[in-house]
Amino acid sequence: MEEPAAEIPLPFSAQSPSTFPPPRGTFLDADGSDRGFLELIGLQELHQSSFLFQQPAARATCVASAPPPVQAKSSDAVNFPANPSSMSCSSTETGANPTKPATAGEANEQEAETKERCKEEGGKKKKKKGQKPQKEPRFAFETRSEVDHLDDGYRWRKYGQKAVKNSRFPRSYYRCTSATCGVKKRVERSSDDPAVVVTTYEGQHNHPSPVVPRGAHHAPPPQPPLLPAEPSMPPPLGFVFSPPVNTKEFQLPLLSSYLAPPPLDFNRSAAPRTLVVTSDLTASIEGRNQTAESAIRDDGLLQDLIPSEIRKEE
DNA sequence: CGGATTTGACCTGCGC
DNA sequence: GCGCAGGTCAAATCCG
Repeated sequence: MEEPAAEIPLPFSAQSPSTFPPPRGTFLDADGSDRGFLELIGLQELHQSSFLFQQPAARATCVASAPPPVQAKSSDAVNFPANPSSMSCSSTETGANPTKPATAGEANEQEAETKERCKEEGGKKKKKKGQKPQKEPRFAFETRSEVDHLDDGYRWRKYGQKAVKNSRFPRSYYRCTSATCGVKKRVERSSDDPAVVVTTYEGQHNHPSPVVPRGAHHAPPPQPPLLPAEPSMPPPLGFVFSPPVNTKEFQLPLLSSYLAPPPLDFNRSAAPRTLVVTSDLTASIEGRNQTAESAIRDDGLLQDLIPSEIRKEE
């Protein structure tokens, strides 16, 4: 029932062209709403994390997909972890069809949601008896990287590895090391393009990134942080999507709420960078913005930002 | 020594 | 009902 994940270009480009290719696109979550890629993964913190943006030229695309964590493909720039060159993301959430955005109608969405839920709850194998069948938001990112496990600012513990049927590469299973955080992620290489690492996040972090202090600003990470050489490219702290042609398409539900850690002050305190996505889906970083974003930030996450903007439009 | 990773076994759901 | 595949567990091992 789920529709194929819609392919959407990622908006967050975060950088100057030199390092990051012109970003275009947005992240859609299952609802078909757009979200900042980072937000999706709760990377808001990542922005601050050093690993992010370490390497320039990254392409990322995000696609919201239905239950099957299908990675979206795209080509945009985003920096991710260690040596990501490109990435795309897809999200699977409780009801929302990427292909059927808000336009579909709430009724549809609700139905879809319900269906998906049923599917996920029922279809999803409950790990072991007694496990809560709750479905967790999932986001898949395609990242062009040499390393399988991209550092996203959180600490992960590998708990399994499995050979995948359609892939010559094994899939690795990671779990957030935080005792209270049940976020998991699967990492596998694309059989089509071995250079592409597909990372699927499941769940939302309920804690700040251990690796990078929210206030990364004052505490420089051990690793070479964001591209210093690229002054023009501001670390992706927050993205602001300017209302595109289709505001509906730009709806950003609370993706961040999924993975994004609880609203930490650091977010707000952190200098926000704005990523503006133009109607043509081109994203550009405006630099630290304090306007709407800040307002949004009050809410806690970028997601809020975007949505608000969009909402306005709507 | 503690934490992370590896790896085979086990469990569960789905499709046929 | 059976087999397959995905996902998880947990003991063994590795590494800092």
